[in-house]
Amino acid sequence: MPELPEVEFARGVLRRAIAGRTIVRVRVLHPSLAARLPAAARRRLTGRTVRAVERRGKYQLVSLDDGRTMVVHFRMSGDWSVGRAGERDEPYARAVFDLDDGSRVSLIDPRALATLALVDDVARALPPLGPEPGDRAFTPQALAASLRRRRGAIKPALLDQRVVAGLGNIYAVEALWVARIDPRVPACRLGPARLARLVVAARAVLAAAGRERWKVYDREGEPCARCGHAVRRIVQAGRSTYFCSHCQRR
DNA sequence: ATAGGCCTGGAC
DNA sequence: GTCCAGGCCTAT
Repeated sequence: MPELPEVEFARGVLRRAIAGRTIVRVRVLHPSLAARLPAAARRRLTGRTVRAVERRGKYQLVSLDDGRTMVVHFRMSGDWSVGRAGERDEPYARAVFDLDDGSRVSLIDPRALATLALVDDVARALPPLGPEPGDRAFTPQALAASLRRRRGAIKPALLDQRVVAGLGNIYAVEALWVARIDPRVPACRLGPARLARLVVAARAVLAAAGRERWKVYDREGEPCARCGHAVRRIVQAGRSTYFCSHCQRR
């Protein structure tokens, strides 16, 4: 589930469940999370009241009344589940936060790749992130500046969170299809017109998330919805790329 | 720039 | 069994 629209939705779920609440108990149910959120951190979380739940890129930021922040990243398969304290733990529950109103929030994560960390300084804890796709700062000019020296293909560049914060594999693939750009084009070779199309396309595919099925993602061999040419799958930087080699131009 | 690792489950 | 998975980090 987790690309930007899904993370934003999850942030809302978490905010409604936890903002203003006090954490009365923390349990970690998977060893890989226990390493990231050791006993001392779990102790410090207990008794804290949640001030706000924000988001930067795909990071969810849970700010606490002691000034610290719990930083959450879903990676491949994380999600929140809201329930009542004392109920049986859901399948794949990896961390459980009991709250002072008798509710609880669980991190559900089949692949157990999600991360939780308690940090003093959020700005220092997060890696460098580019503009949010919905930001005014995400302009063709800004894209041009960050891609100017990148001779590698545009598609892997779009997955670099320093270029734009929140695009993942599916939406990078979809945005390039909408913008009619070949994913193999060197990033630095895109001119203003195509960068402008890419900005618009990235916003559009994120805005349409959930309402429409993917146009090319996971459609290898199917006809392109625009021109009927067969959709191709290639691997770039270890990730699947789907595209139409007829109407997505080099 | 690319491969491998982290984890587990699902599709074949 | 094998391969694949919406992310990201580290090492080469």
